[in-house]
Amino acid sequence: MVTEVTRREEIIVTATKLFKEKGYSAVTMRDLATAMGMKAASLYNHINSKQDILKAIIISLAEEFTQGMDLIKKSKHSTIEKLKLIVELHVHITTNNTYGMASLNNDWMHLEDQLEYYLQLRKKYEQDFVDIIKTGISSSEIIETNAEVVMFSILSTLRSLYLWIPKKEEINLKELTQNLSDVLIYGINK
Amino acid sequence: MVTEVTRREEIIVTATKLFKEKGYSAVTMRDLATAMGMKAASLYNHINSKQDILKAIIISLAEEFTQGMDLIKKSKHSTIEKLKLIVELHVHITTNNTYGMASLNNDWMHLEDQLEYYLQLRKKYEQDFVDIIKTGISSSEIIETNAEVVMFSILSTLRSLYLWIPKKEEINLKELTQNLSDVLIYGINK
DNA sequence: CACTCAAACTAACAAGTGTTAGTTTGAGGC
DNA sequence: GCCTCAAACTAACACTTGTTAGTTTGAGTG
Repeated sequence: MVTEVTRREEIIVTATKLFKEKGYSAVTMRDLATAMGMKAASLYNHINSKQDILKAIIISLAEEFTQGMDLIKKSKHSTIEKLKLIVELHVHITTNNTYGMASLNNDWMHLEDQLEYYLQLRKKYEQDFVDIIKTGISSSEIIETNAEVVMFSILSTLRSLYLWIPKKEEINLKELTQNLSDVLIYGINK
Repeated sequence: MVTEVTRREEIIVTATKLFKEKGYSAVTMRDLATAMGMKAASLYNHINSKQDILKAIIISLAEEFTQGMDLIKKSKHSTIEKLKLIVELHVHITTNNTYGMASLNNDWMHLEDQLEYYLQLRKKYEQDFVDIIKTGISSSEIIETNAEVVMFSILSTLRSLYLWIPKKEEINLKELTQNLSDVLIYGINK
């Protein structure tokens, strides 16, 4: 038993790619089946519903971000260092889930059962993020600006990483993280 | 003849809101009709197809951005000033089209006929943007970093504006533009 | 009053939707 | 050689999809 990849996981991986290209609603179970080389009905030997696939993609990612943020929040680093760790967190997760990040960003509203839970995780993440920035402002590490504007500005960039990391395979990930941290924290003005 | 609002325009406005909430594919013509207080078939007295609605939303916005970029590109301002004008352009268009920007960002792949044209406009916009940054690096106005990383970083934030401008009605738009320009250009480090 | 016309309606269509039930296939263990 | 079982299949379901055709309504105009 080396790399135990279940059929279910293969289906989810394939679905994730299709969801990125066309969005959850536009992908039919027959599209997914064709991509898997089987008939739509056969998918149900492995998954419970289309919804379940979306849930599997989104919730695990959301929880990964939550876990990462919890570690950073509790750490003893400076604000600037914490922000760099957040950049690192996003680069890391996004690199390993470029397709899934599309669903996390764009298809969460179709979660139904788990929608509330997802929204709760996201709200908490943004709150933790803004708290870190506010602490940095209080301690004079960060300039006096609207903390929410700063948070949304940085987070928007990090949330869009999935769109252009695939195009930048040549770039070193350490270098990308460094580059991004510099631009987001120190600006671009000479 | 004061404010001539055609029925077609009302339908497009309503559709734009629904598309933001659920995405183009998940909104049915019956959803749209219900929101308009009529039956689905009646919509076709005013619009040609579902596709046409999407086209009307996206293409006009994309062309507005193209026009704005053309003006900025041809202007004689410094690089930093040009970047500030780009921020202003995005804040301005997004403020007047918070719903439509969602489709521009997330539903463009369903354009079909006009897809190629849209992609061409977007490619040109990003190219112009990156050229401005490269010019700024050459003239030592901007630090020596990867121009594309800078472009995508700034553009990601500007493209996400539609998500949080609606939440920030209290904030002054001039102030927001100023705030954003500062954060994006000068960073947040004290 | 008759006429026009925008804008709604009802009814229906062919195709596509997610999903279920029951069946077949074929490799591996006893 | 039989049994098991994961994993595919066929067939069908109830419903939804975008869209068309033809009809009705009702306000405004001559």
